Amino acid sequence: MEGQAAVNDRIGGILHADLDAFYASVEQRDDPRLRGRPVIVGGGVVLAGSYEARARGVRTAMGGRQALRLCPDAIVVPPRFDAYVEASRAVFDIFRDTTPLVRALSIDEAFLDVSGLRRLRGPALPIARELRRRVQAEVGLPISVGIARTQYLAKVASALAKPDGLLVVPTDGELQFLHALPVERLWGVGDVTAAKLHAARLRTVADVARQTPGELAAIVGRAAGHHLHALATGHDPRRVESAPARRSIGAQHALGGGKATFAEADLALLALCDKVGRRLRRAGRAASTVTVRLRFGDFRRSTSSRTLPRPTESTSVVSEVARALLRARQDEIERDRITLVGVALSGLDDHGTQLALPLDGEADPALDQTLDLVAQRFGTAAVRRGSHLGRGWEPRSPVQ
DNA sequence: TCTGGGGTCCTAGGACCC
DNA sequence: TCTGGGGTCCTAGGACCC
Repeated sequence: MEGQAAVNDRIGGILHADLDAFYASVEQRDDPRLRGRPVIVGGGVVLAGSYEARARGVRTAMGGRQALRLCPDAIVVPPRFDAYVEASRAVFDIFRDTTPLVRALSIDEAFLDVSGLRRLRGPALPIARELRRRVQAEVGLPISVGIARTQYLAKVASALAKPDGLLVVPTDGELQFLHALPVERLWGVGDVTAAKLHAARLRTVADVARQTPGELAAIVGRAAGHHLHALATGHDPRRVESAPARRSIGAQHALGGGKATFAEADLALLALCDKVGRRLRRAGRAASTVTVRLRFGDFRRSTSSRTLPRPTESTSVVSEVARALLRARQDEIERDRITLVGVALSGLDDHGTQLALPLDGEADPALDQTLDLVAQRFGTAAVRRGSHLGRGWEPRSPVQ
């Protein structure tokens, strides 16, 4: 019989931890009457369904009416985002207590690199078991974990482990595990790409792995072709690093059945600009591109954008630009029914190069000279004033 | 099957510059 | 009169993810 040490040698050090039916599980945790019953979080659209609801065909992003047709006895509860954020925070505290190398993917899932913890905390398998035990005991939520040598394999493993499971992809069984999967399991393959692959008679990951990157590129495009080839052959060199800086900040609002007038859309846009402007300043960032997003009654989507000569953090600048973009399409908006309006800010300045200095700082020629140099090197947007840092100046710390 | 809200990344054409 | 090649930025659209 194989010794435990030999088994551990065949197990990679990347964990993918994913809370099960997160929103619905929080609701079932907090209201015992919901336990064991089909629960739908949402209203017009399903944000999350409990496993009891999923068993009846309820899916995330499904229309509420359709969901109730499939599962008439479902209990529909409105979302409580504050509770989810709080639960997520508690779970991520456990993640970071497990290893410093945590990469958040969303509110309810993360990669954890435990490969360097072998001497300190032991091999990955017992670490993963302890992680699952703690999340259940301390936060009261079920969580599934996949263990593998790479992030992608770990993610597939956790998905197959659900619900409330643990699955290991041994390092000497990776291709066997991977190649049997349908192409839809490849990260980045949705309906459209799956259809293209099917049209080329590629149905399994093994089929994809047999193609050259060039052949795949001819089917799905250059970047996607190389990406799929790498995944299908088990290559995933990314390290687990903390999340990169945010690249855009946005907000949108559905306007209902399409009876909204231009004036109502304009008013909604103004409120959205105020919202994203606050979030932008809270993040300590400035944005150079304003994008207005529209959706029409036939579900056609369209965007208009404008890039400013320099980044801004001003709500009034953002709203002025956004409303001008909206006004430019007033005829179209009044002709076709508009069902959604949104605004996104991108071209966010690189906070790694930003400096902040206090408004009440004393005059300091050397400092001014430094700031001039920084402005020359990185542009004036890199030098911005803020009163919250106290005396002296310092590089901005990265913002999540 | 009539669809929320938050994001990321890629493609492609045109403008513009050298 | 006919004509290059490369690079970057902007804009619009689209696929995908949770």
